[in-house]
Amino acid sequence: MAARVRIKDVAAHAGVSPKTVSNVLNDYEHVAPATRAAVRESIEALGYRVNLAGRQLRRGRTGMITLAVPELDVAYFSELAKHVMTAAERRGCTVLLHQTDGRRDRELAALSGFEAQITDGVVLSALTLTARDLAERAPHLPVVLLGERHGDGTLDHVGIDNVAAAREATAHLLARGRRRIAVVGGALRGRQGTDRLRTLGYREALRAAGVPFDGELVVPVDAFHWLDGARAARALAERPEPPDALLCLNDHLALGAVRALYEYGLPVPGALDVVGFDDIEAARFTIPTISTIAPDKEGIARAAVDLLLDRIERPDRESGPSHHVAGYRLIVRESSGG
Amino acid sequence: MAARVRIKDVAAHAGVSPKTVSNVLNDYEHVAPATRAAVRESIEALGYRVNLAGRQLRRGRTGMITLAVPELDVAYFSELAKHVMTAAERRGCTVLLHQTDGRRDRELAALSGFEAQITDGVVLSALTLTARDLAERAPHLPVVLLGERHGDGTLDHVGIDNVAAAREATAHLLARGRRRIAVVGGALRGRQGTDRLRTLGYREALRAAGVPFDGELVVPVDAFHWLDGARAARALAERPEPPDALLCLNDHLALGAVRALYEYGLPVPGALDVVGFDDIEAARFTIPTISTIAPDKEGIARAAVDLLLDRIERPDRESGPSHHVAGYRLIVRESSGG
DNA sequence: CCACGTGGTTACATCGATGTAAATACCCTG
DNA sequence: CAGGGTATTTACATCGATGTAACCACGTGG
Repeated sequence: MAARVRIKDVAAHAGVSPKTVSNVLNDYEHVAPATRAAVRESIEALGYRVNLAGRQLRRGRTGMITLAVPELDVAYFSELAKHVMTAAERRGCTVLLHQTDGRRDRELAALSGFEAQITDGVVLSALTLTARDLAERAPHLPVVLLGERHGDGTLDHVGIDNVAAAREATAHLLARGRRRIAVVGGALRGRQGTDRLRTLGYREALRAAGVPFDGELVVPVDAFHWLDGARAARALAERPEPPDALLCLNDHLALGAVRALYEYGLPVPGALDVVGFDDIEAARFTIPTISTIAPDKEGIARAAVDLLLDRIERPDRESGPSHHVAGYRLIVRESSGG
Repeated sequence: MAARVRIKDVAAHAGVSPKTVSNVLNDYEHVAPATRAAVRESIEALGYRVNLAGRQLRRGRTGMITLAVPELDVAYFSELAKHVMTAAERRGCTVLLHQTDGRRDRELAALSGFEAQITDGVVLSALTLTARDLAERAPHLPVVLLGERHGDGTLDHVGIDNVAAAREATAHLLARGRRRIAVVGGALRGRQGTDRLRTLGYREALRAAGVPFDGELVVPVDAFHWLDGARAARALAERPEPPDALLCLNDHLALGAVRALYEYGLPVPGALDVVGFDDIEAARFTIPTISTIAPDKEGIARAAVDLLLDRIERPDRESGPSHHVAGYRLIVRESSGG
């Protein structure tokens, strides 16, 4: 703060005009080598650093993008954030992280609030927003959706094939002879989210195997943390007719469930099999290790950043929205006999 | 982008001067109620949003602070980040998250790079920087250090009493009759970090109990992830004279170690006791649950934000640096007989 | 020897919001 | 109703960097 050096100070020190300093800063080609050197020297001598507010004001770009996720302490999102930051850095921009807590107002804030203001675009992992919200709130803001395409799919979007992934995970459990498979975190209706699609895949797998669907086995949760998985598993364990396997819609739920079952004397994979989603680091090191659907997080991050930067660079481009489908693998570990 | 609304558009629409609109925006008191209402209406009608670049340029403040941590996918940091964001929001500012990967260049970047530029101050959890780096690189930048006070302690700092915490954890293991306690992630010399201090506390506890110190039991690690804990535990398990307890300098290490020991047929807490640090959510739900030192993360976050904002608001205040010592508790869980 | 082109440099306006200070409108007191 | 405030509004300059366009000094081709 104290005595900040401005471009004009550098200009004075080097005996040139401010604009010439600017030209040097921006690698404008027609600057005499001697001048360039002198300016560089003055910059060094005075410890000059560009003021980004000034630059942004003039240029209209910040070089920052927002990544808005529900919760950073859900490992999937912090791991994903890491990849997004890496991808962004490679493309020369910086990531501003915004946490929505899955709340509608905070998701809207990601689109029109502070972050959106100082940012050139948003990668949004939305839980509550509808297509209409998105269209209304930020008609001109470049946005890429993560997870699920919302509504009419008019926005760019990156995700895995959740239906297929859930189908595959369920088929795996069925192949192991499980018949009463609960879906922890599942949803039959309501928000148009990933949970709905995964539940759909689950039902498809049941149908394909000729196993009747039991709505009682779709267990909603408040959040996707260890605690919620433990709660859900407890409730299931106390039923007169407990399930023989759990399809948990993320690994935290799976891990919490495994612990709760353990407390009920129901070992995994002995008494029940458990499969999760996300392949967070924990899943590889717990007792037991957790079978899971492993999405290609790096691919997702890279695709999201690329798509967003494309939109930012060519906002006029009226080409329709892109939908990038990233890969995933089912990894069978101890929790389902691996 | 397309046809952005500026303050002067609102002014024209409302039939007042731009400055009056500005006054309404900033809740200047001497604005006639009718005028205020009219301006508000125009703002609404046109969908106006302030341009932060312009505002910042004029005001010299951004209302953003940087939080720089080594890794977001270390749960302690993502949980802490969550609290910092909450604390910052309560004080009306926004957090820009910067990941250093524990690399020196990226820690320096947090002080003088892009983020520091557009940010009013930095909360830094540094691994490699020295006091000199900090003084040289950012003499005028408000900074609060997390974790360990570096060097001469000339900067504001927030942390727990790591020596006491490690002493207490070690004493707990000793009280359970353990005598060969390894320190996973420990360090005898080198970086002036938290690891050094915790190792120091460990030694103090040994000395107090009259147990001889064995340098072989201080096991450094590459990083503080599950994988590194597992590796370290494996190496220890294969020694001719394995330890009978592990003091792991974070919970990830503890969890990874527990898993590796399990694979060696060394159950925790049967064969060895294990204690970690940080009390991440996982520690409460794994099998076994993990004893740990639980720092008051919320208190740390709040103190850091408060201290930083104080510095930002009163940069002239030449009062010496503040050192806030946050609380912690030893939570005994299954991994050490709880 | 002139017109013209090109490299190098600069004056000026501008991005959008706001602090300063001055202008205008309004109200009360005596 | 004049004088002296107070409330409200506004003109203008400014924050720092950069796009535009003009300028100067050469050198070259004709």
